[in-house]
Amino acid sequence: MTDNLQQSFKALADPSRREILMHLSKQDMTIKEVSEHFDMTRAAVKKHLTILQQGNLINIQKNGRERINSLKPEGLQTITEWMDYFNKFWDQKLNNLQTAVANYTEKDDVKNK
Amino acid sequence: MTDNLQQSFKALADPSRREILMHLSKQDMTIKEVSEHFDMTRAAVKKHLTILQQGNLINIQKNGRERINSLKPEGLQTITEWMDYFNKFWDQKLNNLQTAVANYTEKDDVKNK
DNA sequence: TTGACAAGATACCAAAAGGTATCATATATT
DNA sequence: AATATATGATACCTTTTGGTATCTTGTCAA
Repeated sequence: MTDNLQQSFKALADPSRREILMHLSKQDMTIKEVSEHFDMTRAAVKKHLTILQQGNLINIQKNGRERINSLKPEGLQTITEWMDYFNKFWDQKLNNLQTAVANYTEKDDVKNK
Repeated sequence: MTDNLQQSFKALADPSRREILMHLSKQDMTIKEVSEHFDMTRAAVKKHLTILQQGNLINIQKNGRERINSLKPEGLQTITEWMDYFNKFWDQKLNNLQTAVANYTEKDDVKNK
């Protein structure tokens, strides 16, 4: 199977799935309840929920004949960590730019001396 | 056209594209140079680069007959902001948990009094 | 126990995605 | 000017994806 990072990114790549996460951030919901917010069949919603689960973004807990879907932080954490690499990169690039500007200013000062 | 957030998420959903970003984080590269790191045709790589560009994740700058591809922070920033919503949610949930634990401990203290 | 109701499981379909092959165009290089 | 190089643009193919329809299973309630 593909790795966790890939499954998490894949899960977030669909707008319906991100919308499901938004709903679940307000309250835990059964599959049926999630379905009522969408213009698609319960089967389709359930597929999305399964993909979100595989992406470690939600937890599906059995409760009688219902399945309670709730947000789960692991998947988002995985992605956050991946992005930290690039954020660090950009911070550095920004620092380099600031250094360059500072150097330019210094030269400018010398010129004007 | 679909919105920026969607294009950024879509762009990051493919492992080859994330790998391209990793390469570009080390140095800017032409399309040909990027292609040399992969076992696929230049045409396929170029398609990936176009999708990354649409996701606001890279910049493609013309230089003679070459195209210099470089990282661009906008797309990542868009995604980071989207995730902040959920991170905030999780922080709160964690706080609630900590509060619950604290309360439990207090009751426990009372019991033992 | 006998319907309702929530969910699981498949089979199937159209569209999108990832890839190749191929030809055209623009720019260097000699 | 002629050739080589870097890229653009398409047509085409296969697999994946998002969706429906349909049937089955598990559970609640009368």
